[in-house]
Amino acid sequence: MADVAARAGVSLKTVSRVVNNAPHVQPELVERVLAAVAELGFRRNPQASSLRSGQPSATIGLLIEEIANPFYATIAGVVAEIARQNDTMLIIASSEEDPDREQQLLREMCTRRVDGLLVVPAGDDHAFLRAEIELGTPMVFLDRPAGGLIADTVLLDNRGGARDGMRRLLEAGHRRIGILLDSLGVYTMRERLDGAQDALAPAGVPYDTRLVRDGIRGPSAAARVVSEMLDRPDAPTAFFSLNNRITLGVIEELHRRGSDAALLGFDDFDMAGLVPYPLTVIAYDTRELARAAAELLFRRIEGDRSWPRTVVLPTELVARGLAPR
Amino acid sequence: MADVAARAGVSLKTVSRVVNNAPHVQPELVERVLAAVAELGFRRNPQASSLRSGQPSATIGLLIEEIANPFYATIAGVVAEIARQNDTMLIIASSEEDPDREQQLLREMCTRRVDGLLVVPAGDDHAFLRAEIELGTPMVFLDRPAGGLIADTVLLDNRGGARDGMRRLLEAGHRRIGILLDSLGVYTMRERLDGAQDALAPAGVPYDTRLVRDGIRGPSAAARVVSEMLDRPDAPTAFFSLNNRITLGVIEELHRRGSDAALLGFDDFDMAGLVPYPLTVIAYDTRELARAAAELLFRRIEGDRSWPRTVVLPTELVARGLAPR
DNA sequence: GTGAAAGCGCTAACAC
DNA sequence: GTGTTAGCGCTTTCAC
Repeated sequence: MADVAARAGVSLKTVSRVVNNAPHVQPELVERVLAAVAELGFRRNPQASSLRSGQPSATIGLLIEEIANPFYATIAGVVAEIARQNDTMLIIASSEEDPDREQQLLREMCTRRVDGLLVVPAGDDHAFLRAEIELGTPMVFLDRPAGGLIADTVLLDNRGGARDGMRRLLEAGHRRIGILLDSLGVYTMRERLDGAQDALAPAGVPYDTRLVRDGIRGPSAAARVVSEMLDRPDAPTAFFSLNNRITLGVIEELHRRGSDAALLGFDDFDMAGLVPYPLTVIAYDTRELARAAAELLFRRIEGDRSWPRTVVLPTELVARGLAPR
Repeated sequence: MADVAARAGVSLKTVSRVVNNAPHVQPELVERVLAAVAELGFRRNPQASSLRSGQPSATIGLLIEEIANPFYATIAGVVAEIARQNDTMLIIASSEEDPDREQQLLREMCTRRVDGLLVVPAGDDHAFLRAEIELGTPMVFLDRPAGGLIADTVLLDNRGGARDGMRRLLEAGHRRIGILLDSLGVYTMRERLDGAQDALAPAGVPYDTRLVRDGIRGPSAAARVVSEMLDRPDAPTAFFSLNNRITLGVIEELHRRGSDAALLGFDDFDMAGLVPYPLTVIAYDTRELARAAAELLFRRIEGDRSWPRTVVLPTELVARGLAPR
């Protein structure tokens, strides 16, 4: 910058003004400075600038479980777009469901002085972020609540959705309903299981633990569990799958053996049109989840200091068809 | 930092040394400094640090078309992982296929002094990056070549793959093969179309422009085109779809009308198992594409100044079944 | 082994 | 309108 000033025959400050489009500079000087900038290939260093002026970094951080997963990719896409609308850069990192890694990545983002943080929690203790929040870094948690922290949160109505789904299966006359879920260590799975149970008592159906199978990690595991359950003498007449990877495996197994058991799934399908038969699901608006969280974060960054709020977004039962008992 | 020094009764420099884990500091002083750091909630400011020391920012930028698209989400996931292995943060932005936006985002990333750039080109002129490259910012282009720039590039063998696919259809006895593609403005589409044509002449089949339909934006448009082509008197006996969104539409339409026309698609399917019949595709390793590009970028960042190279990754014909003529 | 002083690139504050 | 000075938070250099 000093070189530019010398070449243009002006002071440092004038160069600074021109480079920052500040008003009240003689057009002639502006031209001279711009010419010098071009000749010398000068580029302003925003790091030094924000160091002195104390301006925010115009960067936010997004921590998700796994970028390649379509659910998180959708979230990342929406957040990226809203960040761009706010002239903000976006740093994305994956925790891979590892609490230690989550903590390390969040600390690193804070160290880099991001203006705000969007977090899908992996661990269940986020107390280490309290100091950061008090220091003034806004944070919004989405899809799952933070552990040990009162903070802005945007969630889906997992429990209500699962209750609705179970109710539908009961209305169709089913009494023996297999409930398939991933690890109970995951918040959303616990909520969905609770919701499914909520619907049983009002219908006068006892809760039978033999019909609940957790720890199902993927489609093939789901297919095996379904196969096994259907081979039992008191086989379920319907299945409630608590996420779409499990649903996929159930479809394949039911289709493979030509079973007429009913199936209802949590999470919608992109390719629902290709499924061998109409599938009723509990759907929700992933984009709206991300939008609500990102908008809330930017309101905080703009200075909104009101009490932390928790937003719960509705789910919707999309009835495409369901085998009766 | 000055406060910490005062509280610990040492100099600024000693605090600096402790904070940076520099050797040759008395354990006693280390403890005093650490205590002061904890009490005052001090956090080192890496911006100021790198300003003085001129160290790299430990950040790379990734520019893709659209984060939510599974192809780019897969790339982003691999790049994020390799960035993490190199203790580097990742900034992701979407060009949405808009050259102006691409230029704006790349400029912004350069301004922020990223250590390197991974770019899926949207526009066809990247000469504006030449100054940046000469200034020492490494860049690797992937999936499509940069325009007007000699630079590191990692591509897929689109042309060879399409040639293989077309050859397979010809071997199955088809002579009237409908070729369906998205906009010819996209590099990969042009390459794939060229490859498809490459296979015709050796088989003695003339190139019939009425069998080629471009500008197909999505599944429903593809379904309409297929419907229309099948209604003609000289209907194709086979279709070659040049991307998977088009393939999806073709499947739906063929399935809807119970047509026995053959179909071969470029791009593999996640849910190939759910498609109503076995589908032969030209597949490739998206993760390997991203891995090769990211590894090359980090080698450049580490100082590799050898001549720019272009890597072309092979495609593979995955034969799952194909209707004969 | 530790400290004092200079300076990274830029901008706030104020003088002219 | 423009220039001068000081200083953002840290690290470098070099003296002790």
